[in-house]
Amino acid sequence: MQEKILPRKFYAKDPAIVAQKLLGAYLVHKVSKKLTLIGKIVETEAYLHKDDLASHSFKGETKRNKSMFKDAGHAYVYTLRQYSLVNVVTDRIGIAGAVLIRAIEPVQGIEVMKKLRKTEEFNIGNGPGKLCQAMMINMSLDGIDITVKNSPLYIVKGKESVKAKNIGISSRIGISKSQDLQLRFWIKENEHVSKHPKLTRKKGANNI
DNA sequence: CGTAAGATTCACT
DNA sequence: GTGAATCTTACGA
Repeated sequence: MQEKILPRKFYAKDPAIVAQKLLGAYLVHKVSKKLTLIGKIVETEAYLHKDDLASHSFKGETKRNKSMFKDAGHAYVYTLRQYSLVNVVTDRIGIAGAVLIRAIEPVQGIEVMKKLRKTEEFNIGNGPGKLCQAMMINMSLDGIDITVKNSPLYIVKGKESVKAKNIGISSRIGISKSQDLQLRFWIKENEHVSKHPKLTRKKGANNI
């Protein structure tokens, strides 16, 4: 595994761009000296700064979403009910865009992940709350810089870039607002995506 | 202070 | 497909 940590400039772009470029990259969590968990990112969603009612940043900075307003290349972890969800902050300071990591394919530490999830491999990382459980991601990682060398959490580039024709695009999942925005991206024909794309699409949506 | 809603998951019908 | 679990944050009174 190459250890080329993605630099801040990689994240300093539009969330929708970063979301697609993150597909196929590896999410690495150094839990301890002995344990490193790695998952390949197979599904993401972009959340914009403005004009996106579903984004936490829409109503401005709050205690919960303050990490979104940091510079690109930071982690934004928050709790939803009893689960944690992990994002990477994009764009520049003051532009609170982020990319939610929705699904991973287990790469390293699979046995540990199985125990954490109490399930088999196919059910480890196919959901934003699930992958956080599997990779031991929690609120202690909120707001950390994931581009520095000693960061416990970071992302490295994938072995092969995912071609555009192999990227699926759809509405985002689990939100009640701004459902018309096509900001969910996933690697086609990957078994670890969270769920089937929504069937309720607006007429004329030329995706999927 | 009370209440409602939520970027989810799981069990059940 | 539907609904409950479960809990923190946000917001209005």
